[in-house]
Amino acid sequence: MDTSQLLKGVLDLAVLAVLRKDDGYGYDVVRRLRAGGLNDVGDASVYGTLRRLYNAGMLTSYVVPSEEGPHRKYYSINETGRGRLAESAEMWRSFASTLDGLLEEVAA
Amino acid sequence: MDTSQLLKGVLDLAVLAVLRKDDGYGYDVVRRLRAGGLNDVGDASVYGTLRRLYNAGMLTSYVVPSEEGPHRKYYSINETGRGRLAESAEMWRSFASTLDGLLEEVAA
DNA sequence: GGACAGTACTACGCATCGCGCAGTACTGTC
DNA sequence: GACAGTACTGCGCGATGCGTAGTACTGTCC
Repeated sequence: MDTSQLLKGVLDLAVLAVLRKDDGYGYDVVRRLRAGGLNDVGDASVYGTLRRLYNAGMLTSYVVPSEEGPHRKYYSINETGRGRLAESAEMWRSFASTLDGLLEEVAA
Repeated sequence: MDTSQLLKGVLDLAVLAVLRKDDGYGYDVVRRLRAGGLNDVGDASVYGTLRRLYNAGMLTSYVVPSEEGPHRKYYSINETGRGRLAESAEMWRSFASTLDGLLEEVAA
């Protein structure tokens, strides 16, 4: 009984959403997602998602050598990414309301 | 750009929701899901889900020989299934509102 | 009466993607 | 100088939805 399956196809969206305001590096994105309520998200999943989004041209990246730890690979959302974010958010909302429709009258 | 990933972990829920009122056989469940807005759901996915739920003890089944076509294998939700439905529905709502939180301010 | 569409189900293998775990590497602390 | 915290990479696994093919039965239309 876990939420991991629910994340499928939605983690991209969540990561893009988190990056929409400020650039972030992997470890930081994980923290922001968890702070946002996605407590169970695995770090490997996030790093993987960042790489996928980067390879898909949704993100740009730059490395910043940190003075208190290893280097940090920052990711920044670009126009393509913003477009995708808007699209995916819309798709999510539509899907969620469809499912809510199916669930209506189901006692919680 | 498809919704198939969004269905992950939610199809169980949708199928249980559809069966909560009336028993149904596979082909019929597919139609009800599509009528409910899940237009792209594959029939093989639904049959697979029904079998999974049955094996997990959430459903009982009985075969009715049809007079206008092949036999129909009806599925009926039982108490275990209803419990699971309530649980999953609650989990879904919680997850959905978490994601909505992350998405707030994202222009649609 | 034979091809075809519709109904109903099964089985096989594939692709996606989140996860667990191990490993690397650097910094600061006790 | 072992250990915890930070930061990232890579490998293989497991769950699950999908495509396709195959079986089987009924009714229709030429």
